[in-house]
Amino acid sequence: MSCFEILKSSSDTLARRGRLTTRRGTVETPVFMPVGTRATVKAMSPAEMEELGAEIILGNTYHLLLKPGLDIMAKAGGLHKFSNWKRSILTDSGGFQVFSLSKLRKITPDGVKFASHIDGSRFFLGPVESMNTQRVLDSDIVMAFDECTPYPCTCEAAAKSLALTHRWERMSFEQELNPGQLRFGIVQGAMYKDLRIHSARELAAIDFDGYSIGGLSVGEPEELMFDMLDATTPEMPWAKPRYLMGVGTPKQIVEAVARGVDMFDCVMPTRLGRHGSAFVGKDTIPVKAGRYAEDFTPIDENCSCYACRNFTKAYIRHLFNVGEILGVRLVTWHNIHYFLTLMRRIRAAIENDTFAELRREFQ
RNA sequence: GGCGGGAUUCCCGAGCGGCCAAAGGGGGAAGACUGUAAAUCUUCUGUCUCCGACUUCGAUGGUUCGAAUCCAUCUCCCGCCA
Repeated sequence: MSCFEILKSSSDTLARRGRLTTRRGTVETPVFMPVGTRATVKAMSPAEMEELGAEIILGNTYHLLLKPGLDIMAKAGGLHKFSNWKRSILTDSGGFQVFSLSKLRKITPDGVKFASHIDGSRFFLGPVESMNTQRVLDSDIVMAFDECTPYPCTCEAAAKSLALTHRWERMSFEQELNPGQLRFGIVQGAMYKDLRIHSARELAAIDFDGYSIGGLSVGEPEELMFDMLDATTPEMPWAKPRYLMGVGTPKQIVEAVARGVDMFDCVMPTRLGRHGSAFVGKDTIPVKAGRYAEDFTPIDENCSCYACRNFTKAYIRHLFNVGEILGVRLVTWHNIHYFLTLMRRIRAAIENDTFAELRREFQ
């Protein structure tokens, strides 16, 4: 039984309106998945995330493995019970941490030896460990363990890394999971179209439930990222969900949807929210800036989120100015609302076949 | 009325003869952030014709090659005593 259904395709782009079904319910796509690395979407409660309409959030294998650790996660009965999140969860494999914490690693054919960024203690994470951890976390979508190449990256290094990633993905596929857990493979290949195409085809031959595109938005020019997507998505199975990992800005999301991507995640709304920047239109505004000290209008007049319905920029700016936690919460709230609303608009536009129009708005 | 202490660049506050346009905070400005080591980080914050010059450290005058730093007077503050 397929977990993914395409409800409608755009007539003039590769955009698809779909529905992903996990053990915990359905996820309307294209979807944005807020990031909850350490078993919480920073600054937000599960009830608030539900109210915002989030159908699926992320968790992170690496971080949860370090704290609270596998024993506690097992005793807790998995990530859902532990954090009281009842809808779907996708867990990242820890592969990205191999990349982002690269100073502390040693790569072997079976995984990566890390020094914990918290206390320096050593541990090992590879496809076997990552799959086992995600089985214990009992997430609904499990990501294969991969290596994310940096930018720039030589062709030789990228090809070598890709071979290792493919080995790890095959190993990831072979590990046992809990019944109903979905498993996604990850296309890599740095900024080389031929490697990307090769990777997409290689993985398509493995019966993953979905496929993601990793290793993008790592510092490359935006156009290069779009070029990579142009080359990659046509090689990915049409009938299965496609997930662009770690992306991105509203424009990048719209452009990726146009190229046939169904799922996204990014720390942008939550991190920028904590840092005092709010999404408005196709830009962000620095709500915490002094220029708003006497601006008694909402972040966005046209926004229906809790923050915009009830508070002014002057007030939120004041909260940031004095370090009150509510400021962080309100802008995070607004930003998540912004991203989820953007996705609702994208879905509606594909349904009405007016996606091209919406796309123009973000050019 | 007497005796002490003090006045520093937007604010607080270091400095106590040259290395001072003057530490450090705050405030302000600009920017970064993309599968989260991030409620974080970076830069700037006297003026200008800006690799150099000019004007600043309560006011005025003085000592000195040279003063925010020493002396005198004055003006305001803050303690204590009558």
